Amino acid sequence: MTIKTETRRLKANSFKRSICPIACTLDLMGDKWTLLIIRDLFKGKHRYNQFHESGEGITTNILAERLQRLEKAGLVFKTPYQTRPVRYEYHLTDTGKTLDTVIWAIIEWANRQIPGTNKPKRSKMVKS
Amino acid sequence: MTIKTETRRLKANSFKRSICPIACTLDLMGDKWTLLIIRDLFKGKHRYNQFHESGEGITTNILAERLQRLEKAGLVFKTPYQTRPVRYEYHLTDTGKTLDTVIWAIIEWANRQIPGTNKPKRSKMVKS
DNA sequence: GATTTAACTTGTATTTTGCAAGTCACTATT
DNA sequence: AATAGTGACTTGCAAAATACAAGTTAAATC
Repeated sequence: MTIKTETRRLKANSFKRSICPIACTLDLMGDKWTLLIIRDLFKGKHRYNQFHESGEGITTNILAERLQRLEKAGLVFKTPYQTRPVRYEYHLTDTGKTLDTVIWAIIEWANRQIPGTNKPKRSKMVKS
Repeated sequence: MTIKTETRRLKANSFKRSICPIACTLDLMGDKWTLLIIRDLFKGKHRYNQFHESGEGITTNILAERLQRLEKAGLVFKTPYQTRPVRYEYHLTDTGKTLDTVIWAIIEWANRQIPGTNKPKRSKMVKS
């Protein structure tokens, strides 16, 4: 199945504390869960249940809310993978995919500084 | 005034949701404020009031709690800059300084993807 | 008809954060 | 000597976010 890409830009209408690039990024994903969903998307997970079963135990209401926020922010889009009943899967937009640099910087930092963290292979980071 | 360096490693005794490097990093700084304090430290700010007056409006109780957490985590240490009354200033440990790669990845991402974010010069990112 | 599945949604308890004010140990001013 | 000011917190309470458990919906399968 081919998935259409999305090239929408980041929405500029959300609240910002300042024009600091760090602060603005934290306004988008400064919490304990958002970046884990983005990580899962890079791992090739696309469906609600896959995110939900990802080890860390995100609760269903938080997951639903974060997916909506990411969609509104333009980092993620959803597309139906079946009808009757309609069910959607989630994908990174082109903008969302540019987060690979941030994700990878964090992985490399943690692998060096936090003992015991697993070391994923870059080849397993899917861009779809 | 010369500041002694700190080479302590990251504490391994804190709670972790998983061994995922992203999840572990979020356990340390997955909130709206911690990374802004680290940003300020890289900007050469070291005292409580400087953090407090940093535009985004962190409240005093959150600031105090985050500084304690960062100290316990081994990313920041405090050292007295005066006696009577004793007052401390905060600095990045050697481990804390390694976060420059993460900070910089975020800055570059935001500068590309979030319109209107300011573009700091790398030369202004002090490592002290 | 009853059960199962995927993707949510809702209600309520618990935790975290925000906001305002207060404290403490001094120094400086009148 | 009393008063005000400073820097670094601390405290109390309200508000918001998160966690936990259960319920809903539209189908497919037994």
